[in-house]
This record gives sequence, structure tokens and C-alpha cells, in this order.
Amino acid sequence: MQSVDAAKVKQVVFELSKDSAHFKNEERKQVQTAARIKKLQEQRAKLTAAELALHTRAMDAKVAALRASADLTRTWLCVDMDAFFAACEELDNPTLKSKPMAVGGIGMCCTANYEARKYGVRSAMPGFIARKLCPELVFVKPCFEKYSRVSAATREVFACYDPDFEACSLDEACLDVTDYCTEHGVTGGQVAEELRARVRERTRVTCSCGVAPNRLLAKIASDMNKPDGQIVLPGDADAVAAFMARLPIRKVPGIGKVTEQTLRALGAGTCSDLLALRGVLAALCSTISSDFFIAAALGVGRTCHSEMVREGEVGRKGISMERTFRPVSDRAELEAKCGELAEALAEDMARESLRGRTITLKLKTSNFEVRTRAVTLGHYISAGADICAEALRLLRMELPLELRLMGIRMSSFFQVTSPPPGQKTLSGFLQGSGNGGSRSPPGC
DNA sequence: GGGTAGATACATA
DNA sequence: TTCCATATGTATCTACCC
Repeated sequence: MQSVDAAKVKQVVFELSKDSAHFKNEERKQVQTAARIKKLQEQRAKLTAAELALHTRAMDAKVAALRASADLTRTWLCVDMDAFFAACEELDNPTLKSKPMAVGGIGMCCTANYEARKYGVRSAMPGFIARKLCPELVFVKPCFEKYSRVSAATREVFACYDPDFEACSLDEACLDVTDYCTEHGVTGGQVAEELRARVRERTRVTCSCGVAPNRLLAKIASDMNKPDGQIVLPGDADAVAAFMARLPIRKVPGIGKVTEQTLRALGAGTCSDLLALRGVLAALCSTISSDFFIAAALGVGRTCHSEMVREGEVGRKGISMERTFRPVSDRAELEAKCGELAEALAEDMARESLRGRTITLKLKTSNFEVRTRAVTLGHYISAGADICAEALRLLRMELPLELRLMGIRMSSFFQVTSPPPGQKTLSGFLQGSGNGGSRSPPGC
């Protein structure tokens, strides 16, 4: 795929952003990150050789245990639809295929088709920047009903290979195809070929697959041969080690922009660096974080499906709604927005028979500074008027403010009725951060 | 000192 | 003309209570 010069794209993005309030806020956050990194480096400098040796030895034991217990006999397949929302739109309007197109609007692009990507247009890019990069870019409004329909069709295919497959999002799923392979005498690679063909036949949308001995590796691999391709990583310890060693840390699900920056400052750019730094990480990070880093660096991930949410249990942890708008400081207007959000959220909650007792109000000022304020009540509520009353109380304590976003989140649920029988609840499937059993780490 | 709540940050799609 | 979203979950730090 021919593409525009990355440096040029960067320059355009910078020129368009540099005077914005958003950019100033990013700079402010960057200062905080830099301060955290500096503190870590100072801590590191103070580490004695003896302390470091102690931590390294402790980590060596963990590494050995992880290596010894790694199960490489399973076959996992991670499916990722190619430019999914854009591809769905092209189904309805094939003329879009030959044009650069983004699903979203001037505020934000959800997805860009491959034609638009040639210009540097990416998902999660503000539309006005995308248009600058590609003046002829066509915007299409998102239509989630459409994407859900196509997604449901892909899931029917997935279920043929693993009835317990994990749907991570509308366009991504993880399957344990070990049993299917055994029963049909096929390899993971063959399953991937067949599944991709069936998905394409059924939906006329292409997807890419990663095949590997665990969920983490399959997920990483699924991104390495896009679009309409696949990568097979054999269940072989040496192959896994070689694959991981060269892998940039940012490719690990759970290591985002900030964690990458932090780890790079400590000297880790690849997973093998991460292993070499194990003693430092153990000394400087929480146990959860350092354990996560070494497991990921070794390519150790989940090999069996996570526990299903049992019937009658509350699957989700929270439900929220937020809206961005033109900066508003008028008190009455802000209170009205609060009421609308509360009502809309109450409707969503009613749909799932949820009652909650923690209300969190989220505010974003016109400077992009985010504040959250929460209360936990002694009783459960679900009515829009009740949610509104609590949210308003929190809001009034913060005013006056000029806001560009308001959101309300409810949590600490009490479920009135059971979910429909046989239906997986959403927990653990919506997010699918897929980092191999342990949870996403924060920075150090 | 452990549990709970609140605030904030980070990550993912 | 338009000028950086939304929904969800997890981790960590701090404060407070018993």
C-alpha cells in the first residue's frame, strides 16, 4: 500500500493542533508523565546492587515457573475484521470503495477505509485533521445497527469453530479451536483459512487472523498481516521465544502510550529488553505490573476461556453515558444537560433491569481537564429523576465552570431480575483487553 | 491494618 | 462552516472508618 510520508502527516497534525486547548492539555499531561518517569529513574539510581540482585533472583524464579507451566498444546485463533465499520458502509454503497472514506464526522473518525489510510487518515483522528490530510475525504455517519447485524453474521461463523468463543467487540473475537482441530484433523492455519473464507462469503467483508497457542499471542499475531491475511505462530517454545524477543513492547495488549514511554525511559523497547530489566521492574513497579510485564514478554497468555458470568449474577460493573458539546457555562443549560443524561441513562438501565447506588459525574472543562465526582448512596436507585437529583447535587458543587463534556456513570449494582437464559452477559467480552489472564497494568 | 469509597490515570475498540 | 468521541474496565493512591 503506497502511503504518504509519515513525517509529513505528523507535521500536518502538529500544525493543526498546536494552538488548540486539546494540545495544551496534552502538554500538561506530558509534563506529569515526565515527572513520574523522573521519579522512577531517581528510585532506580538509588537501588543498590544487592537489592537489584535480590529482585532479579525473585523474578528468575517467576520466569522459570512461567516457562515450566506454559501450555503450548492449545490452538487459539483471534479474528479481527478489516476496517470493519468502513467495510460495512461499503457493502451498502460500493462506490465508496474507490474513494477515501471515514466513518464518523468532523469531530472524530471511527474508522477509515484503506483508501483513506493512504493519506494518513486513522481511526480516532479528529475529522478536521483527516480532511486536511485528505481534502476529498468522504464522511459517512456511523450506523451501529448495521455493524451489529454484520457482526452477528460473523459470530454465527465463529460459533461453528468454538461455541464458547469470546467476542471482544463488534469486530473482534477470540476462539479456542483446539477441539475443532482435533475432531476434524486440521491445523490452526487451515481453520483460519476456512473461517476467513466463510466470513467473507457470508458477509462480503474480509478479516485477518492470528493463530497461536494462547489468546495473547493470537491477538498480537492477528494484527501482523492485515488486511485479509493470517499469521500462524506454532506451539513451539523456541518459536514463541523468538517471536516475542523482537516484539516492540507497544504491541503487547495492555501496554499503551504512557506505559510504553515509561518503559522506554527505563531502557525497554522490546520484550527481550523487558526480560533483561526484570529486576528493575520488580523493584520499581507494583507486583501486578511487573508480573504482567514478564508474563507478556514471555508470551504467556490465557489458554482457556474465562469463567462465564453465571445466570442471575450482575455481569457488568458500570453503565455510563457522556456527551460532548460546544463549551457551555450557563448554569441552567448545564443543569438541563444533566437532566437529559440522567433520563437517557435511566432508560439504558431499565433495559437491563439495573439498579445502582454509586453515581459518578464526569466533567470535562473547555480546557480538556477532566474531573469526576462520586457519591455512594445507602439505597439503590434507577429512576431518571433520582439519578438526576444526585448528579445535580454533585454538579452544583463544581459550578461555575465552562464545560465541553458531561457524563454520568452508575455502578454498584443490584440486579432485579436474571438476564435471559443462555445469554452471555457482557462482562469481560466488551472490553477484551486480552492480556493473558492478568489485568492491564498501569504505568510503573 | 484491612475494607470501602473517591479521584484520577491508563487502556481498549 | 465544521476544530480531538464514547463506553467500559482495571489499577493505584489517598483518606477515612472501625
